[in-house]
Amino acid sequence: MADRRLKDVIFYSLESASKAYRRFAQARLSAAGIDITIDQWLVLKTIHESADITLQQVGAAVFKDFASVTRIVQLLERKGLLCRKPHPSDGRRSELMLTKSGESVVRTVEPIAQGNRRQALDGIDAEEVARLRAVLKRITENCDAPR
Amino acid sequence: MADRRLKDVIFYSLESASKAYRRFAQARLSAAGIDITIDQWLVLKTIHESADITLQQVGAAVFKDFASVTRIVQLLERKGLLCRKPHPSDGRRSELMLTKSGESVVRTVEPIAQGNRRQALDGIDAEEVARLRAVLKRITENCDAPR
DNA sequence: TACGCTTCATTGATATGTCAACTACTTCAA
DNA sequence: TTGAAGTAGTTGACATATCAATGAAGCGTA
Repeated sequence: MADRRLKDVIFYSLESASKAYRRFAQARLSAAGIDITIDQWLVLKTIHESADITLQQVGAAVFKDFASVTRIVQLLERKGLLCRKPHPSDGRRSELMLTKSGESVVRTVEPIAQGNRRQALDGIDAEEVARLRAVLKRITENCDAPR
Repeated sequence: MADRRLKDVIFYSLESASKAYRRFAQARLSAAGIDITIDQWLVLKTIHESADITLQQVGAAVFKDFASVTRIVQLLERKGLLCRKPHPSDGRRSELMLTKSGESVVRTVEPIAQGNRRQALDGIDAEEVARLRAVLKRITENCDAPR
């Protein structure tokens, strides 16, 4: 069998690509003078996209544990990009909304993120990306399947 | 453009699959009563594979920061799976080697790891895996390219 | 041989991942 | 209407990721 050694294991390539993209994107953000992490960006963007979302839903959307989301939201609040108000109809939740400054970060980062993706996918055509997406979906499902 | 929303971004699928597999594999290890983390396993296996390796090389092999490797090695030492001796010819390094108990963990985990991979790749044929590997490699290179 | 430069490794600070315990609020049914 | 079960969120403990600073050992060259 060919995958005796770690470097031949496909999940190695997966980690490798995932981490490489993460570092790359983070470097670009920092270079643009934007003081947030990739994960903070993902959370910010998710909240921006969906009105009246719960932290749990944010977590599900970004594949993060709820505990992590709680902390990231606290950081975003501290940085003045996000604010929370008590939710009008459910006392357990809070209403999440971007501040002016949060909105402005989203507008700044969006084109950077697009450029990052374009560069990371250089030389890979749309069909290949679609195939990649399908395989990754299958892997995710295989792993998440209850047993 | 279709990837306005986060969930349409391919790197999302990448994170998703990577995290799903990680959680899946970790659960299998724990279920087998093996008290190490996935990352500790990767480091242990790497050292097992390569005689006389430096921590830097270990880090490169598992896509980890050297600082992380240092800490993981400390944990593996504390668990009695790994031991370090002063390196005979280079005073900066130490010689890394598995203990009896470390060897035994490797023998126990190896078949589990193979089973995990088999299950995670269920329904994905070898050709597709090869294609996946190639695309991931390209992405990694695109991101690591100096600029 | 002494100096600077590089390499290997460690440590500190902060952010995140994961699991588990816990609080507070809601809902629903008896 | 009250008590049990469920839901949203927080926090603690530990492991890892990343960056920066540091220490310690080797190496090259004047």
